[in-house]
Amino acid sequence: MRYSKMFIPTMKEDPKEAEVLSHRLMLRAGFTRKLASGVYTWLPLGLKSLKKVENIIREEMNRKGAQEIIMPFVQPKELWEESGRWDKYGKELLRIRDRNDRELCLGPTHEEVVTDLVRREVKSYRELPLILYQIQTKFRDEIRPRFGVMRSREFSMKDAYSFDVDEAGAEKSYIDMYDAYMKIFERCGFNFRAVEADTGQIGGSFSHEFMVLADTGEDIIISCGSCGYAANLERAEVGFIDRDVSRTKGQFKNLETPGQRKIEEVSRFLGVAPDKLVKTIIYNTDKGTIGVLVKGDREINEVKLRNMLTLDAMELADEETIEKVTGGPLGFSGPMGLTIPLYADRDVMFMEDFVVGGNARDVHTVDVNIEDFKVEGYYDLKIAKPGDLCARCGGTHSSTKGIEVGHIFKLGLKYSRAMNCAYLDKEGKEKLAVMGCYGIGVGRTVAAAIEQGHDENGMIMPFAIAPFEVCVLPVNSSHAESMELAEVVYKELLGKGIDAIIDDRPERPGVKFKDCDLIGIPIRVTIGERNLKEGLVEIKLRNEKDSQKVRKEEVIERVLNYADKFKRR
RNA sequence: CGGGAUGUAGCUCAGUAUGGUGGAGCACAGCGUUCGGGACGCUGGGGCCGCUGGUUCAAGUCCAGUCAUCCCGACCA
Repeated sequence: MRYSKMFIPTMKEDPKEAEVLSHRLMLRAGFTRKLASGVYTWLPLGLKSLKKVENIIREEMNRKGAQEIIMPFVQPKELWEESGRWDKYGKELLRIRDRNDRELCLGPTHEEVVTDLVRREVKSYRELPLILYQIQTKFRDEIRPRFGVMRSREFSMKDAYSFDVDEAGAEKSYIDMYDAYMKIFERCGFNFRAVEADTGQIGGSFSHEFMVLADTGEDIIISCGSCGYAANLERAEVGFIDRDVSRTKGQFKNLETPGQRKIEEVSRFLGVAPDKLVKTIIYNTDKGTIGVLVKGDREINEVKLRNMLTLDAMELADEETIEKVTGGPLGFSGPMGLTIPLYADRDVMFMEDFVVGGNARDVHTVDVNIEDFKVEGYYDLKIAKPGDLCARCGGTHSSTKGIEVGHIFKLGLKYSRAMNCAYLDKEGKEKLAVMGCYGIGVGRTVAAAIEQGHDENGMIMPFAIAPFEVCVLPVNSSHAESMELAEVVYKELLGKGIDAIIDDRPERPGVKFKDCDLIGIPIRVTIGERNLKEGLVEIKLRNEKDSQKVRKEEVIERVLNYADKFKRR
């Protein structure tokens, strides 16, 4: 490609709409432009990177026998009613009506459509396993789009769906996809981790997220340095050490705590550390009102709670419910004397002489022990923190931030049951297909690469997904000899299968250097009058500080060597 | 949805306290000089001051509303 002919609108200054680094750089380097909040155009340069990611994905998916299709972006309400998600999905699902007043939605994901396809077309165990995938636009009406294409409303996603005859087959498909994802993100040049995750909106039984490690990530990863356990915050299990605690029953007493509701207030008022308090949180759930106990300095992990009790819906109780259930106002709830089921975090089991709400206005109860009230049981219900014990090996948890670029799920029978996706087995018996689904945010992957690779001059793109692999840069376009050599080098590189661009613009050198750095092209070949007099040209790697001079006859060979090295990484 | 901020040239921003002929830098076009890290000079084009309404002789500036964008948060007793 010739720079002079390509549409690359770069910016010298930071656009004020962008706060996050990858977003700023993508705008400055002419990768994307915003049309509306969370809705972006991909310009030629950004699209080249996007396509490179897509192609890596395609190759690895195809290698595992997955087959590419494209499903509709607009989907009928009826399918979503069948799966039960028309009501459940919430406001992220953008619903529309056509001229006949038929209700439709813009696809945020495609379980319904693919399940419908397979149940119609696949009749026999002979046709399974089957993995179908697509790379296609999704729309999710995000509560708050942000960080450019990192969290946008309209975005490109690779979504794959596996159909197997049984659980064992589904397990194999899952492992295949796990392997494919590892390869994909390795090839993209990422520093990443596969972590255990909650299954969330999609539903299902088990899941991994693929996290690119970056400080700007929105997700928190809890990992154990000893055994390698890694999970996202929602999922992360916390271990404990069983020990005897000497406790006395019935020694508790009530104290006046006028107006002290919050943990910090009560803690300060009574002169007791927050970890000597127990919070009692009341929830309304689809299985009735419940109470949850957690140590004062910790937070409840609602995802764990929901999973443990297999709740469909839960929310914090309103003040009215709290008064009815506990007899006291908000801020003074405690476990004693309550008739609703109580579930406690394990920490509570090992506490002694602690403080709880008194279930009456301006009253807290001190010197309470677990013998003084009744709970359904003790479970792992709190949000993990660095320093917590690893549930697997007893090591210590630490935390890092990550960008979720991929997510894989075992769906089990969730959709095949709801939508009757069945096949006939060897005995001619009808059975439900066991499903899995596997997503990669393609645009987000490009953004993540930039978050992970950049400096004050711009992007440092990984070789595999940089918009160009090599930039041939004649310093002075009006110097005929430089231009001639540049053309020769450029064409030879193209002939060797290198994705090269020649900066043939009649711009001053500074402009060309700055643009080349901004865009993050991994290898730059600089051809200038001064070096040329001695038969030399310059090769500079974007991720290294210094450049080197090589004889002009050797340029191609040297560039190919570097390209090889990058590819093998 | 709650809180905060911002809307003035393609971009970054000044001008708004105290109403009175809309500015700068960059970008763009022409000419000239330059040519190894975002050059310089001269000339020029470019504006519904987000939008609607109000106050006023007069509004970018004051008032009300509205829209858009960005940031933070979304119930943790």
